[in-house]
Amino acid sequence: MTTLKIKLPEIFNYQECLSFLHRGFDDCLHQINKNTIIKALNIENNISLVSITYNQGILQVSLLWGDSSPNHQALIKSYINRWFDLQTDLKAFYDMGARDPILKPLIDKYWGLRLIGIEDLFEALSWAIIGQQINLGFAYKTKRALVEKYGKYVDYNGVPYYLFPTPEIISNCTVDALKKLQFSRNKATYIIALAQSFIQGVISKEQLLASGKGNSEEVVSQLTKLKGIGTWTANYAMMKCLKIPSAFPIQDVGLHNALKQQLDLDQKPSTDKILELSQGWKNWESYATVYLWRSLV
DNA sequence: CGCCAGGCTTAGG
DNA sequence: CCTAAGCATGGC
Repeated sequence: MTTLKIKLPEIFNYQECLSFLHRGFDDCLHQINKNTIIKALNIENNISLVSITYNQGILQVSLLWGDSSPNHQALIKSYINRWFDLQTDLKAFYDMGARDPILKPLIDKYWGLRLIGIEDLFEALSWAIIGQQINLGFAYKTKRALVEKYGKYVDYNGVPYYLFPTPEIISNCTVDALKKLQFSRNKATYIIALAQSFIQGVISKEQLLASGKGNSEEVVSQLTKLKGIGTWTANYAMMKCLKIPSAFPIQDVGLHNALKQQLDLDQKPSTDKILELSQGWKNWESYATVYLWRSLV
């Protein structure tokens, strides 16, 4: 079996990353056994199944199934690098956070946690739409229903490892079919139209990354043109998929609750209050959000 | 039954 | 540009 080794940055804690992937929710797009992550990947329409584990300062990635050509091995490596956001130098974030009363205790407590991404933009946006205004447990349940009905999977030792459905498949769904999976009428409509936008080339990760160079407002404005994508959803995707460091889902209920808890407030903070508190987080808003979410357990 | 949940759209200023 | 109201769908 092919095994790849991925060198890790100095600031990295595998258990912290695992804790995010494993935080009490039933995510259907990866599986964790003890300290090993198993996940199916779709990289440029080439499907593979990998297991990931940590050993003495490196990530060991075993290719359980799929193309083992050198070229594809390189693509898997680069995928994992992006998924765990290994290229970001967290030292600058920690230096800033050391002077921030909210972030300092979180950084001490969750040292080495990285932003675990959602590399596929259609998946990131669909997942954000699914999660709008509902509790996370139900959101994961709804995602599982969608994935198990429309996603491809790799069968390995009798266990299916699913991939998120492609725009091609979802674009052909009916609203009523998705309603049977407990989507609201609006969310079903949004996701089907979103899939069609991907197919028609109205939206793509590459194009947004290009247009967004140094201009995250341009990305927000392009994303929010699509029905069902507001500023929260746009910023969520910018954070989890496009890895724009200043992305900040400021309306997020989880963020509000985390701040309320950290600051021991009686009520959730207002937008103005959050803007004030986050003054020093420039270009690290997305990481500040990751660490605040982590504090919710 | 009521309130909350990783919001969005539309109508009306 | 800003605010309020209406909207779905469950979990607890």
